[in-house]
Parts: sequence; structure tokens; C-alpha cells
Amino acid sequence: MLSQAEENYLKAILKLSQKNGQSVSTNAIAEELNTKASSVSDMMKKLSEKSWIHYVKYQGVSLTEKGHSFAVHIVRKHRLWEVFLVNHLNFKLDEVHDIAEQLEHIKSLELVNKLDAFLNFPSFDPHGDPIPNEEGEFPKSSAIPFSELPMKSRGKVVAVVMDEPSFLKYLDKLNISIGSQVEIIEVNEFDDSFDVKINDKQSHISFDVAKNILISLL
Amino acid sequence: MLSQAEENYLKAILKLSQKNGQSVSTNAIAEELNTKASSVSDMMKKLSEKSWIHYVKYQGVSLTEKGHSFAVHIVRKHRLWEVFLVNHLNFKLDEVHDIAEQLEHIKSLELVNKLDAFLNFPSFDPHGDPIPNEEGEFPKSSAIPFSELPMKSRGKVVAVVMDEPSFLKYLDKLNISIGSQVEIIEVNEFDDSFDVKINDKQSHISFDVAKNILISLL
DNA sequence: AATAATTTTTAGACTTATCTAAATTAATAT
DNA sequence: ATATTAATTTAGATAAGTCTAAAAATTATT
Repeated sequence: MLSQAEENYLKAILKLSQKNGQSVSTNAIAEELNTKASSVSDMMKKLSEKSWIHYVKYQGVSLTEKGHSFAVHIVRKHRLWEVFLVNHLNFKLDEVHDIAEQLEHIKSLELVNKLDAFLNFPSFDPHGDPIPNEEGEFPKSSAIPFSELPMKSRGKVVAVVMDEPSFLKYLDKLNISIGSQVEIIEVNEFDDSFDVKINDKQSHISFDVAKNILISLL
Repeated sequence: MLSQAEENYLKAILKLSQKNGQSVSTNAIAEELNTKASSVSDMMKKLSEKSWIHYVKYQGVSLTEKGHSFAVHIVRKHRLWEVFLVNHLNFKLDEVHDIAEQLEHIKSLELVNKLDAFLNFPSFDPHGDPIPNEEGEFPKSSAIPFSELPMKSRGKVVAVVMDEPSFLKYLDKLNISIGSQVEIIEVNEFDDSFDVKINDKQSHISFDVAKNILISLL
């Protein structure tokens, strides 16, 4: 069984390899985990011996298939717990990370899946990050913030990042809900607001609102 | 901050000192934690230096006030998580211990208290064990199994130990729920069953049912 | 009260995960 | 192509937590 330290390394490698390219450097991992390169080297040797990663000295590392799916599972746990903390325990968005960082190491497949069911199989966490399912598959649609929707392209609302009642109430007023069809008509440079279409009806939203709505391209 | 190992030692000492007497022996701790007496000795030295316990070589240990309240807090976390696992994630009673054993080490006062509120400040966990509140106080009423209620004394149902739907359904049929007033009228020696009063209506329950209902004396 | 049996502690070793400092390899620049 | 710089690895230490085996203290027995 993996130790917490090992799990954190795998997660860091996943994160870095998703962001940048294939091979992840020792220094990058050290920075991500606030540790020293020498500690990383030690751990890479160990993880490699256990076939969690591909490791060639001085050449950086990448996750094996086994390592990848395990790392994804940790991400899944982290994000599901964040949903729980925000939606059910009323934590603020900025308070949940440290706690989820601990909860993600709880070992019980059944727990994760029951939590998933309890939460109604959410596709995105409160930060708008996608939640892989039990098979490790991320929601197909690559969601982007409404504010980054290209002009003229239409999208569907898949998730809402912020969860404050006032915000949700405001979305309601704008007639925006999960599944709504949206489209950007024009960007107003001076205040970064948008003229938009929501279910074919013209409307207007601020940048702050737009960035908290996740869109999947149609 | 306490390590998980240290927390487990404190919890074990609390459990043993509640069960037996004051001073807890090294061997008893070793057995409780499935470890060796020598490991316990080492740890006792450390916990004593940090004033979590009173420790005199060869004389056994007891918790300091600080150690006691910390240990109680761990128990609180453990039992609250058990309530969550059983009542909200639909775990069976016998499946929750190992998971709660992990969850009890999650560090966040806010999390515990928000979980407590989410669960509606329960007084007993699904096994019928009392849950201390934020101040570390156990529910005043010392609940006992219905089967141990003295004759002629009245009690109030505070918790149900078993949680199987069939059992709960049966209790429903008997008109027993949290808060019901109960009283034992007569013990039937030959099958250990009881003639009882439930909310002043006469009824009859088996020993197996009675032992799974927790009563607080009125 | 002396000896035997049991309990507890100490000593020394091992593992995991980390660090600093030094050595090595790779990348960059002249 | 060589020297310099940067990145990475190795070597050796440290701390936490555990173990076995041996020593010391306590308790029980005769």
C-alpha cells in the first residue's frame, strides 16, 4: 500500500505532466511539493522500483499506467470531498483545499463510491475542476469558463464554480442553470463585461459572473 | 501537532482507563494497539515529555487534563464520522470502524463542528456509544440497553444500536422511536423476553430487540 | 525473605522520509 | 570543443516509529 508521501508524489507528477509536457523534472516536483531535489531523487528511485513511474536518471519521470490511474483516483477523492465540504458542510471555497488534502488519503474504495453517489455523481468540483468517475475517466466535455468561450461559438452550462446563495440566486434571475445554451455576442472592453445570449435570449453579464460559469462547447 | 501514532496511543489510554481503573499498564496498551511493550515504553517517554500523560517508570500511565481532552476529541471525531457513514452513506454498522479509524485523524476543528451540525448534533453513534460535544462533555444521561432497565423505572429511548432496515421497520411496528417513553413491566424468564409499556401502551419485546435499544432513565 | 515469574525498560538495529553538502551529469555559452 | 552553469544524484545525518534481545524492576510464590 502507498504511503501518504508516495501518494503526494504521484499526484504532483500527474499535475505537472498534465500542465507541461510528458517528462517531469526533479526540480519541478521538488518545487510543487516544497521539498528538496535530493528528497525527490530518493523517492523517484523508490516509486520506480515499485513501477509507479518510469524513471531514467537525469531524464525526468512519467507515470506508468498503474501510476497514472492511481494518481487520478487521488484527484477523484480530493475533488469529491471538496464537493461535500462546500455543498453539504457549508465551507467557503477557499477553506476546503487543506482539508481535502487530508481526506484524499483516506483508503476505502467503497467510501469514495458511496460518497460519489451521495453527492449525486458530480462532474465538477466547486472550483470547476473535472471529477473523474470510478473508471478514472474525466467528463468528456472539456469545460471552460464562460469568460473564455470563443466568440460566435455556442456552449452549454455544465457547472457553476461559486456556490454562494446570492450568486446562485443571481444566476436564477439571469435564467442560467445547468444545461442552458449560451453564446458570447460581444465583449465590452472597458469593463470586461459580455453581451450574451442565454437560451437565445439576449442578456448581459459581468466578467466576475462569467468566469464562475463553466461551459462545454457544443 | 500530534502524529497519528501519538493520537492512537492517547486514544488507547483513554479507552483502557475508562474500562479499568486509573493507571494503565504498558502491556495493556501494547495489546490494545497490537504492538510491542518496548514500543509503548518509548512512546510513553515521548508523550510524557510533551505532558500528554503522567508517567512514572514501571508505574503505568494516566492522561493529563490536556491529554484527556485531546483523546476525547478524537473519540468525538470517530463517532461523528460513524454517524455520517451509516446515516448518510448507507454503510453497514460493521463496516464503518476501519474507515472512522482513519477519518478521526483529519485535523480541522471547523470540519468536526460543521460535521456535527450537519448531522444534527447527535448524542450517540450508530453503535449506541455517546458522542462528546465540542466542550468534551458526554451526554449527561448515561444510556443503558433497554434490557438492563430496572423494573418499575421509566426511560426514554435515546438511540438504537442496530440499524438494519428490517430491525428499524420492526421498531416502527412496535411504535418505538427516539424519545418514546418505555418501562419494563415483567421479565419472562424462560425466553428472556419482556412485557413492556411503550408510551403507556402495553407491548412485548424479545431480549434481542431490547438489548439494541438504548434508554436514558427518567 | 529469598527466589521465581512477570512486567517494563533499555540498547541497538531497521525503515521511511527528510535534509545538507559534495559529486556527478547534462545543458549552455563562449 | 571546452569551460561554465545548472540540474540531478549520491553520501551521510537526522527524526519518528517500530522491532528483538537483554537488562532491570516489580510482583508473586513458596
